[in-house]
Amino acid sequence: MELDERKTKILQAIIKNYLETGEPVGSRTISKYTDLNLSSATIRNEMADLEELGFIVQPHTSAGRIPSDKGYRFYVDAMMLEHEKEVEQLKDVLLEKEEKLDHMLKQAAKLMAVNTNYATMVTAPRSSKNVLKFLQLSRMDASHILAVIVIEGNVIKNTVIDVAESLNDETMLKLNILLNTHLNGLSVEEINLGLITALKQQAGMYGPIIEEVIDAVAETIKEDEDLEIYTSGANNIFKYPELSDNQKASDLINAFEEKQLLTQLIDDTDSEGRNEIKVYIGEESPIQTMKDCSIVTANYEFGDGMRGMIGIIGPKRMDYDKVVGTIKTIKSQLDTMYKKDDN
Amino acid sequence: MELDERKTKILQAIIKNYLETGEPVGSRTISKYTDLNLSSATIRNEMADLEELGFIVQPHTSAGRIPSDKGYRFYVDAMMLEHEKEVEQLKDVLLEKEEKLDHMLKQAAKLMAVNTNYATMVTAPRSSKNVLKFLQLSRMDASHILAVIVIEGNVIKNTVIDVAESLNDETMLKLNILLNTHLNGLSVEEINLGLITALKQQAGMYGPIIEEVIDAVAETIKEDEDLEIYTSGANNIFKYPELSDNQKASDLINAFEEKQLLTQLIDDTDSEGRNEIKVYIGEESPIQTMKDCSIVTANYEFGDGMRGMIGIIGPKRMDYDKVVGTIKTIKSQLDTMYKKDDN
DNA sequence: CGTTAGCACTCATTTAAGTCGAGTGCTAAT
DNA sequence: ATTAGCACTCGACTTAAATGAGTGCTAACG
Repeated sequence: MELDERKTKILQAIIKNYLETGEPVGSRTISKYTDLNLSSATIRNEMADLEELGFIVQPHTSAGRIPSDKGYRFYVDAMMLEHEKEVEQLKDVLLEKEEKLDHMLKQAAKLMAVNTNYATMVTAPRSSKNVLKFLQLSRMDASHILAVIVIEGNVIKNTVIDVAESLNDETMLKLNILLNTHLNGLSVEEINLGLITALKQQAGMYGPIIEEVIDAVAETIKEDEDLEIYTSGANNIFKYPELSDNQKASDLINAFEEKQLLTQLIDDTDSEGRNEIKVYIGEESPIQTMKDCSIVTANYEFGDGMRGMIGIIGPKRMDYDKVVGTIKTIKSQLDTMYKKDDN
Repeated sequence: MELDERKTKILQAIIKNYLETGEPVGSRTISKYTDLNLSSATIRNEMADLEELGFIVQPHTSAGRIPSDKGYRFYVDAMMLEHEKEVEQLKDVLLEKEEKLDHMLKQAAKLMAVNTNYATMVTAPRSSKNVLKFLQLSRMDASHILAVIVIEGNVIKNTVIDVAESLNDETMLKLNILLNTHLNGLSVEEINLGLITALKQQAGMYGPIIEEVIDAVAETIKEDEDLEIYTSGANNIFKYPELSDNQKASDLINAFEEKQLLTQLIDDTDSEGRNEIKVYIGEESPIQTMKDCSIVTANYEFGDGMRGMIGIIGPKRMDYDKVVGTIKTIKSQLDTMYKKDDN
């Protein structure tokens, strides 16, 4: 048996209706919903076929049908093809203020949440390279040195280093020059033991400080690994009864609070379909506790190797159309942000 | 009518039992629960009195009694008096790693959440003074200057400033000296227009840069105002049926995600009872959506004018004893952290 | 006079039975 | 191939009765 055109139309009508109502949909409804002018009996026959094909299921005998994961998948795939509109007015809101990165991402998450009524997440961009761009030591007071570390993509980190004895200005200058000359442009992997030893030798009696600085650099960059994730709209899940029974809601909220779990959504998109939007439906989700949800994600590029992720999490009956649209908009927005941010 | 000793005992037994079970408690239960050896009938008489006094209420006729807000209040007040144990092993966990401030606070929140099974919050310490401690401009590349701003309490902020033309080393040095000489030790309020004008004059052709820097400083410090709040254990509310119906849970989760609302819990403690632990029960809460909860908060001092808040939010029938204990421990931990962090 | 046993009464909760209706599958007619 | 008709299913809702925890009151007791 094949999915002919009529079956397709009926299937789409069923899914569409279910997305709106959240209720199982019966043959009678479809009989009127479509412009096919078919009686409910005919629809019933077709529905039986569609069920046999695995696109829809009955939650129980003598109830209407609801889409199976396969059904959703079919619907999403079809939709993705013809999806090409865009450029909504969201852009302006996002650009309104060229704020600091974290504020911007927070806002992006919120924007998506408000716009779609689902839970959303945005990860800070992370460089796969972690190239050191700039390093600056300053004497804060007698026993503290402030190290400012800038890595590619203008991610800035600070560390305070304790020193036993105060260093004079000249020494500070020397150390700064020494470090910047040798380390700038190197990735963290390239800063190996040999290089460190050489530097320490050049620094003479200040070798220990060099070591401390480099340790701090390494740790700071590494710290960036457990990356920031901004979420918003977690409480939207309460708008969907199928997600808000106690156990499920608790699990979901937990995932959104811990954020640790959400990292599983990252990086899958890396190798294969470049820059594609991914849709996980139900059991397809890499996160077990979200098997009653659908998840739509996309990566964004933040210039030169920096990449982050945005995602929307909602019930399986989410408005895929809108969600994909929103994701695309935000994604392209973030994609172009880097140049903007850099001028 | 007065609260004699027997009534007090009965009241405490009622509350204690209700805290454990979450169910209205009847006379029969109390009759056995206490060592008073009284029949249920006697208890009933006493309960009628207690109800008349406003310490307990009946959710409906012919159900057991539950504590009123006033009842909780009585219980908490009594408990606070005799509460003096402390020094749990929590300390070690918290000290285990002298991590960066935000990690530490996050951990503190989590620790409390795990320990108590309630929702918790920790705000980053905020200085009431905002004194500029140290300022450093560095040339990052031709068109960008990195400004590092350290304010009292070792809060470090970065800003990137765009400049039209590149500045040479000498100029940078001059600017740094100029700025540090005149601004260090001043609060943001003290950096007024007169001072700025004077500085600009001294900077000559680089006046505009001075202005940008000071703007950045002002904005950065101000940005600190919408302070960080770390939360944990929000999903614990699902463990308490009285909080997890859809509407309430949604409201609570929302408060914890938005965090904006939580700021209302801050600063009340400021003027009056110094360093006291505050307990808001039910309607006493400054946050409307939390009127079914109890909230326990405390301020902690982070050295020299920096102060933050920790709080635990749970159902009215929370284990006040444990919560106050936990809060005290964490508070004293954070109080002493500053010295630790500074050595 | 405080305490207690006894008892009638209340009322949320649970259980069972019954009704309703949306929806199905099948068959026969068009 | 399509449709009308009909018996059947089964969850959802309604109603009624049973249950039982708990109360308030009264009368008896030490």
